Amino acid sequence: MTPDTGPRLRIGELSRRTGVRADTLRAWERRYGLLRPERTDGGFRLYGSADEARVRAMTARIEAGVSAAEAARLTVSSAPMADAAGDGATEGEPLTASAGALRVALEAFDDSGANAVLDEALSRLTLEAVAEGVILPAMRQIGNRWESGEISIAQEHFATGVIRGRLLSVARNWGAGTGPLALLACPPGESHDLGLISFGLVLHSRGWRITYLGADTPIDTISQAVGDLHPDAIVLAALDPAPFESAAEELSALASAGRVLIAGAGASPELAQRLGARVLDEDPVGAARQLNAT
Amino acid sequence: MTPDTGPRLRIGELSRRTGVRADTLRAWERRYGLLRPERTDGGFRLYGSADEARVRAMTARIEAGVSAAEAARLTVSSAPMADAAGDGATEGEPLTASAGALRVALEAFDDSGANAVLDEALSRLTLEAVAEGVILPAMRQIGNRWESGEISIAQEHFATGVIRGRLLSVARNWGAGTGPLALLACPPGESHDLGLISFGLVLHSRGWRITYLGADTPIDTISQAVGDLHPDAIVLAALDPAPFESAAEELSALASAGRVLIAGAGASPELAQRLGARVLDEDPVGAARQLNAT
DNA sequence: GAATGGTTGTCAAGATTCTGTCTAAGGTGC
DNA sequence: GCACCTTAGACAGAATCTTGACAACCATTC
Repeated sequence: MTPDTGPRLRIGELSRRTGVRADTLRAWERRYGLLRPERTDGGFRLYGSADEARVRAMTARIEAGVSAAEAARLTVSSAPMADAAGDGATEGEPLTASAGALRVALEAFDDSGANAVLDEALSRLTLEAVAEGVILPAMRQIGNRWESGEISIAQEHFATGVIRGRLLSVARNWGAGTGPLALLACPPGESHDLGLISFGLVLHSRGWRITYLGADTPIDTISQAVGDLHPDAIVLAALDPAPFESAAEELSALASAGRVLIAGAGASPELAQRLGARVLDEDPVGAARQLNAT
Repeated sequence: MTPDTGPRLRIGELSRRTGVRADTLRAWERRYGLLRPERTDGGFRLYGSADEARVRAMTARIEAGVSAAEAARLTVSSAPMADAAGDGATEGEPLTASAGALRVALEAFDDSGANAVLDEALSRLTLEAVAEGVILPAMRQIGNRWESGEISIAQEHFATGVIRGRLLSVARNWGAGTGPLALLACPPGESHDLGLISFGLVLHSRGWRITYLGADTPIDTISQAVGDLHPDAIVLAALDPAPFESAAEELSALASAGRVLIAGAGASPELAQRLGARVLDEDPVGAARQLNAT
């Protein structure tokens, strides 16, 4: 735990940065103990970056419809303060509320708020649960709201980027270890890779090593990697059947060189059969359990 | 320990150079111990270039909303005083060696090894130096070796993914703060975004807030985000002129709605002029310095 | 439907702190 | 001699402090 070497802000500046009035910040402190700032010798409050994150998490939750008291309770319990040990694992926010808060933060282009919500969720739950119950639902909502025109594609793009960065940072060194090796990629034309990354994370937590090639990967790129690495499983994911269909021939060839599994909403049993591949569950977490069970 | 051979300034001259009143400089010294100038026999203060830098750091922090006392605390603790002036950059392993090691690890699909190289480099140097001296050279080498057929595209794909994940994890919360806001994206057809992310990181370390939309972003997506966020700068990067050319019309429109800057090897002054945009340095680190200087 | 009570953002008043600037009386440097 | 600098202290405006209150709002109860 770093002792927070960054600048400590006075209440006005924190207010300016977070958009929450100073009065309200003091009220949150007084009523809920949301913050416990240091003080100058004269008594002025001094906030650190962790405090800023907490305020953002708080506002994200309130935006998502949680009451202030409840939002504060969740925010405080997720990151106990210096000496105020939380009363332990209280029930915790229903995951849907976290998902809502995450969605709201992402739609507001607020990467810091989104990360604060994720920090809170990850402090309470396993990565697997957070992926299944918070991240993927939030991204599904965002996808739906984009389709229905409620939000812009810019918001969807931004959200995807923030979540991808966060997942990949959790994925650090997922290629290391001794377990079986899975090669992951999205076929050409498919750019939605968050589900696949989630899948990889869950699989890694089950002991697998992961090599991730990324979204929109040409099949011959995958073939080259298969030749280099001889993975135990080759997992391709797409939200639509089209990327699989248009690479059908190459995929069949690939399936004779290794164990190919197709996943995502674009995969279907009969498509898999035609390609000589297997199909995995549509849900990333379920798919990982499924693959690991074989 | 260089004893600072530069010219010594009296307080009026330092005041003129930095724009800070002499009274204020004395107050900062008296109250916060910000400066500890030498004295003439008669008692006049004599400042060196390190003092000037410290004053500038102080004003920059105050500009960013930090209180004077806090700004002074940060400035004093971050830079040793005149009598303990370490020259900082201990030479260490030549950066090219680190870049080579990184390249080798990435080509071997060894994400864990690559991260170890980066960990080591980051423990010695600033992020800026690592980006400029290790990451970008390694990726440039990998690109060249792919073009010459020495390595497969799968290796290049993998390397890009690992580095992107690493950079984005460093980029956490780069949208928070109070500085000017930069909106970053690669235009449609451009998928190489590592340089742009590096640029964003350096710019963020200079106090900017970053909103990153990602690679291969449609121009109207960018326009929407501009409408939502009103960024102080819109930076688009591509390795090739083609993505700019094929979106020329939309880009011109965008340039009338905000301050558009184009960057990367695909940008050129005459292209920028045609689009009503400005051009930035090809090197991401240089480009960030350049934008920040305006 | 009216009354009640809890929640929550905002405001008020008077005191205190923070910080840039100023004053006064004198000394230094060229 | 003149411009510049020194110290010590004072000052004023901006920012913040604490305590308490208030109004809008929502849910419950009678």
